[in-house]
Parts: sequence; structure tokens; C-alpha cells
Amino acid sequence: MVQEEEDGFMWHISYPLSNGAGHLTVATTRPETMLGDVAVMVHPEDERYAHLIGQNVKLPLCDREIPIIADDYVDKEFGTGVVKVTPAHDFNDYAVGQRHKLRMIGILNLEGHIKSRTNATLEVKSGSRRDTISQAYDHHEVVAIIPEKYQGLTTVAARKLVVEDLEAQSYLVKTEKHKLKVPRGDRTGVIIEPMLTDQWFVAMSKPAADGKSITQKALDVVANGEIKFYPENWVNTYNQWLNNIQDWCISRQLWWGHQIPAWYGDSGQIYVAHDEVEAKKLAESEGYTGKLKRDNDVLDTWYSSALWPFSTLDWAGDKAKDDANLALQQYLPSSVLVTGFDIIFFWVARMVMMTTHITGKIPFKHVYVHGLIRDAEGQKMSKSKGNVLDPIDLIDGIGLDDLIKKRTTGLMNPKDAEKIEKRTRKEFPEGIAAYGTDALRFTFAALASPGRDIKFDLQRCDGYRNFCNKLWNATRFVLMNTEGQDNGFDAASCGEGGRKFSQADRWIVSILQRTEAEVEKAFTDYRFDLAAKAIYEFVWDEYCDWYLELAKVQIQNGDDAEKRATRRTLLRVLETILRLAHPIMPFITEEIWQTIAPMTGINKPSIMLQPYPKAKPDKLDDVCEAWVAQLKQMVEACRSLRGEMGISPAARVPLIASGDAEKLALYAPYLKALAKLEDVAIVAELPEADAPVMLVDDFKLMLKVEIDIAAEKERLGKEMARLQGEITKANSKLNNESFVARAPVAVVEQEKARVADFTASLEKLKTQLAKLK
RNA sequence: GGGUGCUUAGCUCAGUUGGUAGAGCGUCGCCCUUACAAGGCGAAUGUCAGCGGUUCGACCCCGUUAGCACCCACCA
Repeated sequence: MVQEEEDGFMWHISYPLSNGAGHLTVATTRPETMLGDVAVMVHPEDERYAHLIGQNVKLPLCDREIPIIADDYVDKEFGTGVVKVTPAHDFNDYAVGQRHKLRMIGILNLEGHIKSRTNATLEVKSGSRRDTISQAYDHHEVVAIIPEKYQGLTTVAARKLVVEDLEAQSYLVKTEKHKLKVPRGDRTGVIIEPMLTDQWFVAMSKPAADGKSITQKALDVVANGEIKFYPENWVNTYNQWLNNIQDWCISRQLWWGHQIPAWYGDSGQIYVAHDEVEAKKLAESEGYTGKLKRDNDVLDTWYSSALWPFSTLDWAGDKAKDDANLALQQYLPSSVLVTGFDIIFFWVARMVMMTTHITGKIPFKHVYVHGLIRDAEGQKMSKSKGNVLDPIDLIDGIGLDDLIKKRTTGLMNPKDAEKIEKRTRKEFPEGIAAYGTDALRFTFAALASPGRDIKFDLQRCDGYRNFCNKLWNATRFVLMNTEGQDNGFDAASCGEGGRKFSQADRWIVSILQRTEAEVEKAFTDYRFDLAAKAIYEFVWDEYCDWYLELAKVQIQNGDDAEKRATRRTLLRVLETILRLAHPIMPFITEEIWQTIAPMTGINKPSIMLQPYPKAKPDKLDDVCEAWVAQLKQMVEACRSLRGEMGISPAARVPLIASGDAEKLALYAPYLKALAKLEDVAIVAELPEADAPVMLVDDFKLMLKVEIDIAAEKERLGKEMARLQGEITKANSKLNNESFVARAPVAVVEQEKARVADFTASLEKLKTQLAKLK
């Protein structure tokens, strides 16, 4: 059903008082329904009408009188404050009718025409079950009170004629334009009219044998934590729906579905049973031996779906059988249900209700609620809008013409085609590139931040496709350097003393442990975005950007034991990366793993059967992490300076360094390679020269290049100003007595350390500046 | 009317016990450096929607305003 605001009319109709002493004016948007009016109502405290309550009015066009009643539902301020009551064709009026015990007049048949004397075959649920709507007029009564001229008309025709007649007979006070929401069928666009029919309901608030209603049980298992929502705020949505629930209509007039297991006797008897044989027995036990007719209706699809958690496990409803059913015992409850938030009440809540009520168990422990994927503009994807992105097209790519064809074929409204084509041409002028399954999966994982929809952005996809590529290329590098070496990684070639691991080797292994722990936590919390991020950053920013570069140095300069250690580290870390990333990018990781794993001594059929990486705290190494951090700082200082001095990345430049000579000697080969240095000279004191100097902890590094003195002065000035700014900021905190008194000691100490560091650096730069001519 | 989110760099978004604001894409500069130009290195960019409060300290907590989105109910 769709319900959009439409232009319509509000008709003001005069209902004369029966005693002739005036009239009441009623406003309505559906004047034809007055044929089914059974009362007019006013607010009980509306002084304008208080004296009329209990009197009658004459219903125009119909030869009958109806009472004036009082009900709180009426809004005194809206319209005339007088409302016509048509319980058979309006939800609110139905409630009013129930409160005031008014009989209902259904004026429509199943074709949506006004009921007629000459055609009773379309009477709603004709036959046996009518008496269950005991408060409704039956067909004969209805056609006796509807003026014959309206009988058999469509609602549209009836409205037209009713309005004409009202006007002709001077009952129409005025007609005004009015915006209203009209419910229409999705497919046909035809107006949906509320009407009375016999249906099956589940009484949601009725206590069961254990004294609790079916909804209460569902509320309880979430409230007591047996079932958890991720993110947990969706519990509100769940609770709100269950707390405001109404009886659930479960019968549907469709072809497909579970047929309702109810059989009727000739006189309206009802027998609910598992099958016809049982129904027959039941009927006979109550003394009925005539024909039985099964209800044609089927169950609401959500009713059937609500049975899913146990009906799929061969639940029998028989304790002995169910206890012996191992599948049922093992998989009920299951661990997690993954779904969209729009399904929480349709499906999740109903599965919980049904499963707890019928089996006494919860259906699942966790509910992971993800967002909806929307298009780049945030619009919900829909066929008629033509903004649907098919995952297959992102994986395999699609040309513009094919995409347009796909989006404009089989439209409900073919007129949309032109608009869709235009928009598609604009958004995807060249069609969609092929990103591959893994890139798409990685993108979805990275975008799956909890509690929000995903505005799908192809550019994000670009980034993750590049990541897949990066992994390929890193693998190529590893293979180039390891294939055919170390005799297949066996014990013989790498035996005792056969490997000497460097600080860099131990560093990458150490932060790999951190990454593994981070990823594990992310998966535990259903934070797929954080898992993807942790993997991405480790692979690109650490393994590729740093470790592979450091490994090049080791393979170039190291002795055999060091080289073997490097090759082993390259392979082992890569192999772990593959297992770590496998759930998010299954295809590429499997493909690479098939080659890499045997080289690390693992000979198994598939990465899918391997254990997921688990962090080993004993492999954490703070010393090596600090060592590499310092190395990184030096490299970055050099690179940054080169950039600022406009030195071509191709040019090799000599470096002079002072500080701990032993450490510098270790750093030197790495620095030389990573900062593109011609040479690293280690000295006790930097020479006096007009060259740029960098400070890293207690080390001083000087790039020996021709410099523009003015530019270098400016650079130093800028850096000093930055440091001065930081010092001022930190000092202002430290000068604040309440900060020192109330902030945690560690925070205060940190602030003091910052001041000290910045001040020391500032002093060194001052000296440097003074040395410049 | 009831409810739930969102507002952070040009764009799409992270930022979880309050302690110096981040990523991808895009932009600018240099580079085909022997895994990768779908790349490398460097750089620029933010009154964290507005206002008020709590706090030594707020993107983060509380209140409020505005804008946007969605859900439920309803519009005689």
C-alpha cells in the first residue's frame, strides 16, 4: 500500500435535527460513506452541542434517523466539531461504534461497489460465518436501507451522485479544497476502502496458560539479556512495537501460503485441527456429521516466517520427539540473526514471540541489525526510481547501454523509463567498472558502521579495489624474494641458528599481534567496519609501506641467517594476513594462500579450513616497536625535508648524523635506502655548515645539500613558531592551578614532558639558526 | 502526535571509558626508485551545525535551537 498526499475535497453537509429545530453540519472527505452512517458525534464538553446529545438527526438522502452521541475522539477545533460515524468503513469510527455499541452498516461488496438487491453473490464471506459479525447488518438489511438509485454503483460514481443529490436537495453547505492522504494499492493505484470482513486474529495481549501474553514473553527475553541487539538501541524499536501492539490479523486472501487449518460446518461451526481427518473427528465429537469446508485463506507470510527458527529444524510439537531431535537441540537457539531494521517488527519480534511461546526457547542469541544500502544521493533503491545497483554489476562491471536496459526493463510504469535513462547516463557516463567480489565485500564491510544507512559511494569502492591490488603486488614482491629459497622452508635449511631476526622483523610480528587482537575484538562486537580498517591499515601502512622496504635492505645487506629470517618473516606475516582478511575478501586470499602456505610449511587443502589468527601476547615486543618508531621518525624527517627543499626523489643526497653512534650505525643502511641517501656519515658533532638540520629525539641529522639560506631561515622560523605555540599552549595549562590540582597526574606529567621536549628542540633550532650566515 | 537517528576536511564517512581532530576519494608539488603509476614521497584543508551548561579540560556528557532522514500512529 502507498499513501501519498493528494488533492481532494471536504464536503460540508447539513444533517437536519429530527425535531426540526435546526441542523448539524458535518464535514467529510468521503460523502458516499454516509449511506452507512449510524450516528453523528460531538465532543462531550462542546457547549455548542451539549444540549443536543441524545437527540436524533435525519440522515440526508436516506430515509432514516440516527442518534447524536458524545465521544472524546472528536476534536472540537477541527472542522465543525461534528463528525459522522460510519463504523463499517473507517478505523476510528469502528472504535467509536464498539464503544457505543452501534450496529454497523457495510455498504460495499467485494468488488468495491455499493451493495445491491440484485447481486448478493459478492457478499463478504457469504454463508456460514456471517453471524460472527453480530453487530453488522446483513445483506438483506443493508440493501433495504440504501436508496435503490445508489445500489450497484462504484464508489466513484456513488460519490458523484451523492454530492449532486445533496446539492439538489440543499443539504450541501459548502465544498472546499482539501489535502488528504489516500491509501492506494501499490500495483493498481486503486483506492483501498476499509470494510468489514471476517478474519482470523492472534490475540496479542491475551495471557496464555502461563499467565503471560505472547508479547510479554518476547519483551522479557530481551529485557533480561537472553537476546541482545547490536547495536543495542534497536531494542527501543522492538519494545515500542511490542508495547503498542494490536491484535494481529493473520488470514490473507492469497493463493500462496499455509492454508488456515480451520473447517466450517453448514451452520457456521468452526473446527480447528491439524488436518481434515482430525477436524472430522472433532466435529463428530460435537455431534456434527455434515459437510466440512476448509477456510480458503492462507496465513500471513510473517506468521509463517515467525515459525522459521524451529519449523526448519523439524520441530514436531511433541516433547519426546523434539527431545530426540538433535538438530533442534543443537541449533535452537542459533547464534545470530542478521537483518535490516525495517524487519525488526515484521520478522524478528514475531520469531521471538512464536518461538518463546511455542517451544519455550529463544530463537537466537544475537540480532545484528545493519543499515540499508541507499544510492549515492541517499535515496532508497527502488525499481520504479531506477536507481538500483545490482551487486553483480559492481563485481563484473556493466556497460552504459546494458545498465540502462536493465534499469528500464519491466517497469511498473513505462513512462519512468526516459527519466531513468537520463539520470543513469548522467551518473554513470561510462557504465560501471568491474571491481570484483572481494573489493565490493571489503567496501561493504568498511562502510558497515552500526546504526546508520549506507549511502553507497563508488569512490570508496575504488579505494578498496586498490587495496586488493596492493595485496597482489605485495605478494609478488614476497614471491620474487622467497621462491626457490630456503628449500621449501623446511627444518633442515632453517635449523638451529639458521635465522637471525632483526628488530624490524620482530617489530612487524609484534604489531601483527596487536592487529589480530584488534580484529578479533571488532568481530566480537560486530564492528565489521573496524575489522576492515584494522586489516587495511596493517597491510598497507605497516607491512607494505614499511616492512617490505626494510626487508629489501635486509635482503640486500644481511648475512645468510638474517636473509633467511627476513624471508621467513615476509612469508609468515603474509600468510597470517591472508587468514586475517579471508572472511572479508575470500577469493583473493584463497588464491594467494594456495601459493604462499606451502612455502611456510603448511600443506592443507584450503585457507577456509585453517584456524583464524589469534594474537600471541608473548610475541609483543615494545623495544622493537620503539626502535622502528624512531627509525620511522628519522626517515620521515628526511623525506619531509627533501620535499620542502624541493629535492627530486630521484636525487641521492648525503646525510651527516650525530648522536648514539652505535644506534646510528644500525639505522644507517635503512635510512640510506628509505630516505634515498647517497651516504650516511656518523660524526660526534655536526659541522658548521649552511645545511638543513633535523632533530629526532637526541639525534641530529643534517642533509648535505646546497640550500637557499633565506628559505632555510624561513623554514626554521616556521618550525620554531610552531614549537613556541605548542609550548605556550602547554604552559597555559600548567599555569592553571585547577588543572594541576585536579587533572590526573599522568596527564599533568605528559604536559610537562611536552614542554620540556618542545623547549629542547626550540633551543637546538635557535642554535642552528644562529649558525646560518 | 509518539519514537529513533544524523549534522566532523571539497565529497563519502571513522572517531566506545572526556586529555594534542583521522581515513578513502578528490586537490597541489615532485617522481616510471628493481612489488605496485589502480603506485611512491611530500603538502594543503576543519569556529567537529548554532547557543547554553557540567568539567581543570568537551567532537565526546547534559539542556536547547535549527536543518535533514527514517519508523509508528493519525489527519472526520
